Amino acid sequence: MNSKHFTPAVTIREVAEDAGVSVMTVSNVLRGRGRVGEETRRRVLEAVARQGYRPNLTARALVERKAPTLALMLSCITNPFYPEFTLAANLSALKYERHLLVCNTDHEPDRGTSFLQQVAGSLSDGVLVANYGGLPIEELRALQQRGIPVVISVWELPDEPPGIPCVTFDSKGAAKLAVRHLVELGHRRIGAIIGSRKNGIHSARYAGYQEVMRETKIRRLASDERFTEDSFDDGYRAATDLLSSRPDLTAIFVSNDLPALGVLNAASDLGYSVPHDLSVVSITDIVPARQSRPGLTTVAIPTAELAEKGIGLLIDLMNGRATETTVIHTSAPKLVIRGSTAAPASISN
Amino acid sequence: MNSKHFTPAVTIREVAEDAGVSVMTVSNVLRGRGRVGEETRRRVLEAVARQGYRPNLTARALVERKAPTLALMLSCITNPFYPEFTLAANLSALKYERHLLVCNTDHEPDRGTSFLQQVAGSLSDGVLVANYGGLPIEELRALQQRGIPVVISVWELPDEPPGIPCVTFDSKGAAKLAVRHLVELGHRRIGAIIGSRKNGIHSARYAGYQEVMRETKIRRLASDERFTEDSFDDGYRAATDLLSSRPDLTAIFVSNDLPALGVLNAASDLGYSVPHDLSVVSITDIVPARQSRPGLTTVAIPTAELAEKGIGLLIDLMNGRATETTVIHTSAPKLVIRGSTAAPASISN
DNA sequence: GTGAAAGCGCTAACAA
DNA sequence: TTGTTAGCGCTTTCAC
Repeated sequence: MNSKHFTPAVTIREVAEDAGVSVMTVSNVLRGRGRVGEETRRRVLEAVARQGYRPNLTARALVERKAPTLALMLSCITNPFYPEFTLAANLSALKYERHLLVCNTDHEPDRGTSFLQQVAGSLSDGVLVANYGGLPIEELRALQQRGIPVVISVWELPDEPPGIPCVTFDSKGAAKLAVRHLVELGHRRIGAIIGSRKNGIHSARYAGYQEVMRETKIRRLASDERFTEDSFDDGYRAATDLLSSRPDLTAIFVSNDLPALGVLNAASDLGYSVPHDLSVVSITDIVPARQSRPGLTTVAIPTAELAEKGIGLLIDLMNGRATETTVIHTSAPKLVIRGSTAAPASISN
Repeated sequence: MNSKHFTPAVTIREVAEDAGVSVMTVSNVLRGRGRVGEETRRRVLEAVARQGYRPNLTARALVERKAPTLALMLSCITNPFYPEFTLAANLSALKYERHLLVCNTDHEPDRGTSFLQQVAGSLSDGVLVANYGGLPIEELRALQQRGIPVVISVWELPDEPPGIPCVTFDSKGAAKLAVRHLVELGHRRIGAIIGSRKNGIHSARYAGYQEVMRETKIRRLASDERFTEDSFDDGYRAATDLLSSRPDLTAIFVSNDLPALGVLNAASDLGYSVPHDLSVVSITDIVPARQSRPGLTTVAIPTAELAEKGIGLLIDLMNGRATETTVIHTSAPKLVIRGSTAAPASISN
């Protein structure tokens, strides 16, 4: 049995005594502040090395009246969009010498609430929220009212900011790019699977789909549309249902890659050959989109940029260089053509 | 422009004044410690609500001489194994009322070093490390020497502990299960793609493969084996190379799901039909394994259990209920049969 | 049942 | 160039 349950950490005071200087001098040496003699500096550094001293970031944060971390709140890290987003946010925070506390609300609103109550303004100076359906916007606004910096990233509506600083992208434009691609290939029987309710988080993507259909005078039937959850399995189910009732569709626009990958599987299980019998296009360009066979044609959104600018905006907000109405735009979405789209069989044959 | 750049947070002192009691009484009410009169308690709670007071976790941690978080260190969250692991660790930490600081070393050893130096024993009471190739074991041991609780999870060698408390699983047994499955289906020309160097992190998985081949007296050729990185793309490349030089293989054992998914794509691109022309089996059972077409036959390891027990061990270590030599074992790996394996064509035809 | 004093480890402000 | 004082927001100890 290990006898030493508690090894007290070396403090700045012990280093100061060892080096024969005051604690302030040690602090100054370590932070490169103030003026310190060359000889003194050397002695301090030696003592630090000898004792293996590491500054206590908790104490430092307390006295500097700031929190030691930034917080990132998202729905669930197992959705493959978030690892990409989180990695970029993590590396970006590191550039500002910040560590990241991650909260998975994991479809439990209470977890998010409790996280925000405990962490925001206490363990974390600010909160970056990766937008998801069911975002507790009123809670975020209340936090902001209390003076805590809050940023929403992956905001879908560039023209309708949430009253909270946000980083946004042209989600409607992304959808239009996707649907236009289908139309240009010659598709006229185009279904849609939307990963939210009609007025939910993908409403602008849905609007983009509607707009292109209208512009190109393609008949749009309510029976060719499905609204469902934003998951692989729900995409699978929605496609199974849609294709059973509308087997003559030649293409499906899906509002997000994750359900689109489910759609690809459903099509395959129903005996469709993609893209010959059915084209599938969606939005995001997560990693699995290029690993599926066929590869998923999709409209890439600037995931890393959304994360990086989110962290940047949070920092700006903390320094008074941004306000509650700041809206940061990101690069335009880009169509990435892979194997899941082609001209409809009646044309290509 | 927003004028209030800095809204000082409500402190316990202000709540105390508002309620007309001492700060200690507020603290006691909030933490349910000590004895407090019913009437006083009510007044305190009212003041807390009125002021919107939230305890500062940084200050609390400082005075309690513990850090406010636990740390999780892993190679890269974009590897689909880690989101599953991280989510389980996160939820588990929450049960101990701890938040989680995540470090992506992202193939930069310096990032891990710097994280450990800054965070361990300061922002975080302890560090849970999700094992990966190139783990800085000496650094971890040095941390441990300084009295900082460190746990390695996903340890591959139950019989060779690392000198650091660990949570382990039967990786060799998992490999044997996988390869035996191929043998039982009738395969005799079995290749192997290992996601590490021969003596690297997957060495026990490789040993399991060797052992079954020896037991079943199947000829094992060095030219049927490839050692590569543990990634999708490297799996793809290794399989392309292997199948080009050994087109008569009927099955491939891959040491991990991520490269195995690459192998599936390579086989498809080379014109193999899986499982008719080629069977593929691997280890882990990450989510994408069941989403690929065909589904990947694999040996599931207890990912969530590895994470949960890792957090539990870290907590035990902090309370002196575990030691440097503690080894925690997890449930036995289980074969999950999906569409990527079948009897070889010469038999099934 | 309640409160006053002390101090966690550190840094800002100022003094020497 | 270096040291001293004060105190960040909280909890522990111990007196009342």
